Amino acid sequence: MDRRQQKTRKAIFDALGELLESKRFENITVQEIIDIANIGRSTFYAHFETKDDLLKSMCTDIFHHIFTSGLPQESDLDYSEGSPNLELKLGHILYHLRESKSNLKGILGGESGELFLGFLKQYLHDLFGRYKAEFEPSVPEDFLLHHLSGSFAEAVKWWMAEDTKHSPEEVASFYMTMIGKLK
Amino acid sequence: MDRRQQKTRKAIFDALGELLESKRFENITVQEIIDIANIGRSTFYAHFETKDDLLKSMCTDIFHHIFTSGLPQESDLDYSEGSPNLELKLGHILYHLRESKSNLKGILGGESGELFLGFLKQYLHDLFGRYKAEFEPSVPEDFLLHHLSGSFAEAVKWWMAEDTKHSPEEVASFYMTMIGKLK
DNA sequence: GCGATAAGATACACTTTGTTCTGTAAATAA
DNA sequence: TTATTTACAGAACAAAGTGTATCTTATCGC
Repeated sequence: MDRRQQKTRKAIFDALGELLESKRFENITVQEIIDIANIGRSTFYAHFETKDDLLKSMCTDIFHHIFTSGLPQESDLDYSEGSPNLELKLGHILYHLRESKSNLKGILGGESGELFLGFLKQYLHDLFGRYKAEFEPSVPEDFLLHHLSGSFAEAVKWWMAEDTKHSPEEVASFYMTMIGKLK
Repeated sequence: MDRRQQKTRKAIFDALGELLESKRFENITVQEIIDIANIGRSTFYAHFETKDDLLKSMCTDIFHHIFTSGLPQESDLDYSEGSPNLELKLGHILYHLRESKSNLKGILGGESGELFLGFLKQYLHDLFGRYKAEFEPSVPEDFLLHHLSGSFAEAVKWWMAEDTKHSPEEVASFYMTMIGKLK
């Protein structure tokens, strides 16, 4: 990819990230983004079709990064009853989410938070699917997975709203307690 | 209240409800609302300061209705350990959500669902606050309430997505099972 | 019927979005 | 290096949308 493109794309992401620290996505204008990124209007639209497209691209980047780097490998884990692997894995995810805090807090706070949380839930749905044997089988499997992924996403939202005052380990532990997997 | 005002207010609510079934709130314009409601532009702004103000008023009306009509009275309930009151109450809420005549079912299932679920969570937060003594005290109270209200909202979403195939009682029971209050 | 007030209609200023155009600078390939 | 392609900046532009102001008409409550 052309170095100029890389530079511009990064400048736009950085500008949006900076703006998201102080205001919600809905209230940010393209003009503000290109002023801070120090690029021309036409350049912005050469990179992203719309402002929403930018948000989606940014979310995808962040999310992909979180779920592909630094997590314990699947092959190293076992899914046996009572294993602490799920809690460890959730803790790792929380660590990565916190690293992206400056971007995520602004995104999650507003109406656009659902977009990102939707991505997160999708991945969590798969993740929990591999641990489902550990859980209560007396409810429909789909209900179970929705409950687990939805409530973890809710925990993330709570955590970001309190400005990540608790540690990732604590939050993972709170969550495990709530879903009946108290250590 | 003046009959003209009542008529106009209802026309606006109905128009928004109709539009929300097929598109999300952000993409609905004031022009579309007043066209369907068949009122003038200045009339709209005589009733609501902004488009957001309309949404807020409408949500408040709908959920206030659900949470105040037909539910067992607070005074008749006790909040003692193991009482079935919470499950009963949640079941009643599910009944109202399913049979709401105000297009709520269509809205919750549609693209604007998240928006309304946000309002639902606010009410649930208060509701669960009155039952918090029954729950695990080893996590922060705010985390607990977020988990309970968020995951119930998630259950509602799942239920609407499956087109309310299960009964309200079944869903309430699934939920109670997941939060460790199995009967 | 009468005064108050809600509604209708229209024009308006303002903001934001996304497009289009032209000239310039930078990367790349020969 | 030279030629070619590509990205960028800046500005002007149309279109859409928001909320305001004003004036006239219709309807309500008494």
